[in-house]
Amino acid sequence: MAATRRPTLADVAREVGVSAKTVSRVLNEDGPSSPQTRERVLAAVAKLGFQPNLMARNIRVGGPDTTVGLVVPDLGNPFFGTVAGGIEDAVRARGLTLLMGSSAEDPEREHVLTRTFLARRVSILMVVPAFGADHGYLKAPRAAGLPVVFLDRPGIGLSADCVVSSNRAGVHEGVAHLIAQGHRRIGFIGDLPAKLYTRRERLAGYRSALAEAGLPYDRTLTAGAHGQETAAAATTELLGLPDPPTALFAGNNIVAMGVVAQLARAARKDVALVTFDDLPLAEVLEPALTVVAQDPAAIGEAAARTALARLDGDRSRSRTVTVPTRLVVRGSSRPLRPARTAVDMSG
Amino acid sequence: MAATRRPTLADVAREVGVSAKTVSRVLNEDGPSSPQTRERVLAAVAKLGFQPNLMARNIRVGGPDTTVGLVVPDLGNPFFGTVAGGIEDAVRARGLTLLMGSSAEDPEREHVLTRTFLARRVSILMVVPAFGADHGYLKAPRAAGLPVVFLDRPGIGLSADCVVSSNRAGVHEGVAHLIAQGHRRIGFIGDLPAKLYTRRERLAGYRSALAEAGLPYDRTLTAGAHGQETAAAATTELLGLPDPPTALFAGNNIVAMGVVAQLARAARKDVALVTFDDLPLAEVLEPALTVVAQDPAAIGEAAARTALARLDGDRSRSRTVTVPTRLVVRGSSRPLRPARTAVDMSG
DNA sequence: GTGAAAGCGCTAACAG
DNA sequence: CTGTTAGCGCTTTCAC
Repeated sequence: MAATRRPTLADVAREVGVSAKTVSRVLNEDGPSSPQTRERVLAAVAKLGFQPNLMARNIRVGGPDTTVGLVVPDLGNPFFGTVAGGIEDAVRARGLTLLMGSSAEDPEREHVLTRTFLARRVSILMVVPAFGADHGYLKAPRAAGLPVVFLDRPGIGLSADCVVSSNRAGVHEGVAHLIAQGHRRIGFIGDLPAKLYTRRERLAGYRSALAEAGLPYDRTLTAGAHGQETAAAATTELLGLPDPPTALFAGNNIVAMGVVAQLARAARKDVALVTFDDLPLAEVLEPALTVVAQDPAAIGEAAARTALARLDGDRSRSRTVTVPTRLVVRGSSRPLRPARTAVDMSG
Repeated sequence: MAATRRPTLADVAREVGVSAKTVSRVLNEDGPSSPQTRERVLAAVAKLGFQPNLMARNIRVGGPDTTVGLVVPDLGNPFFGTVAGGIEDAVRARGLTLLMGSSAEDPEREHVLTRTFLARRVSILMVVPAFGADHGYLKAPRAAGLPVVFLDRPGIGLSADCVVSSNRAGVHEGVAHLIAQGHRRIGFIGDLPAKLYTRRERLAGYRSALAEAGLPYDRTLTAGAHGQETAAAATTELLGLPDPPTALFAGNNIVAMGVVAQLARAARKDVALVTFDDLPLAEVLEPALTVVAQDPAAIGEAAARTALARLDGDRSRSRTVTVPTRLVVRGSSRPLRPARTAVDMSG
């Protein structure tokens, strides 16, 4: 089949025998139009299979495109998918379409992707910053009125709205729970690189919980991992220590899977475990997993609300919205067996 | 801060004191340009923070936008996220950007979303059809040269390229494996609605495996579920039958989670289980889950390859690519305890 | 009610 | 090497 040219407004107009503007009027329910022309225009549109070219429309109208651009670091991670779902639900009512792309946690790709979103004149830009990315180049678009929201982690080199989980408080609660269960040596396996925002925040929560209980912070009990395999390796390493931890805290959902897998392979059910971010089958594992659950849909929704307020003219200072986490105690945060109640201060 | 107008090509040209076309040439590395003007143009671009308007460019060039539109039914399902990742990796080399949106398994929303993709003149359109959607309206765009690929399920009312898993053969293999383990009464919990393509195909694989082994097809052993909760309920129902199944086959990853959860809650480790589509923690469950694994990244990649070939002028007939599944035997497909080897023909 | 002309931001086609 | 003119498909403005 030969590639038949897509019909344009002019084609429709010619078919009906009216001007292009009349067709435009009918389609956009702009100005008035007689029922008959209306009828005939609609018929011609259907007959030719005409579809208005949104790009041409937007270019003339001058306004932004009716889209929300979202950049995430990993499409396969359901956390980000659920965040995206929350955004989409919230912006759909305003006639905005969510467009999502992946940076693969690479600053270069993130930059390319955000630039194509900017070039497409999205109405709102949302970014889960890749580690090491700088967002100074967003200053001008933001000054030009583009709402920019960072998700999960704050952006660098640009003050903009930001929506994050209560990382610090959440981890604090989870670790405090382990301490209440009698654990004194608690390992922490966080994201890599170590300077990643979420890693730093969550580690801070870990440290504050230890401090609150008067427990020493032992660096050898902390490790970093990127991906399941390295998380499993870190688990093995920590448990192989001379004075090994009796409990572990996993700093994100991917790390959690690696730790859970390794603990299962090594048949170490004696090791207590709490993870940050819920897992689909957490309650089915044996033991069921105690987690500090995030609320990804709420994060997406909060981001959308913030951005829409900006679109509506909110010019107040940039704000950071913190979405609370929730400690879900299941079986894996088992008490320390020989229930010592005295705190060992030797460090 | 007042909303400063986004600078245009003309602004840059004025700043430098050259014509718009010259700026355009420098930016697109079209025709030649003297090093000095080049330098000065680039400086002005940086100074003004100019970002070319892609919409205006595309409209002039007439060609399609350099984007791939993808519609999936559920952003939170990692299966689709991984498919999307496969697509993105494959099209990025061609300078195409993946834009993904969700239909929420609703034909109406799918229609709206595909239409906005069409209006945006995407280069390629990929759709995981929502149940009940009709895709006849894609005939004209396809005739106009737009590559259209259906993923996971074929589209309705339109013959186009399609990439699916080997649903039938995969389930056949999984069920045959259960039969080889001595099971004679095997329950099947598939997608809902019952007429969904994947449900039908997978059920057919189930039936063919039974037939091959000379086992009767007992409708009461089949059920449908949509979401984890209903899958759990279906599990309970099947196991409560007078002559209950000794093994279950779960028809997709979401159903699988519901079944696994229910089996765990009911402490029914005696029931053998095989699921369609792998789960993140499958090997960590107790028993570890035997699955018929799909290859979502390969599905995405195959779809991208097909579409790119079309873009390159491939005008051959629509084809359906079947991506093979792989039976991964882990612990959950346990043999039937009192190992009967005779086939019960009573039905 | 409808149409003609101009122009959105950019590039193709032709000069020079 | 660079500028001019025209025009992509649509909407705005202003006329009738």
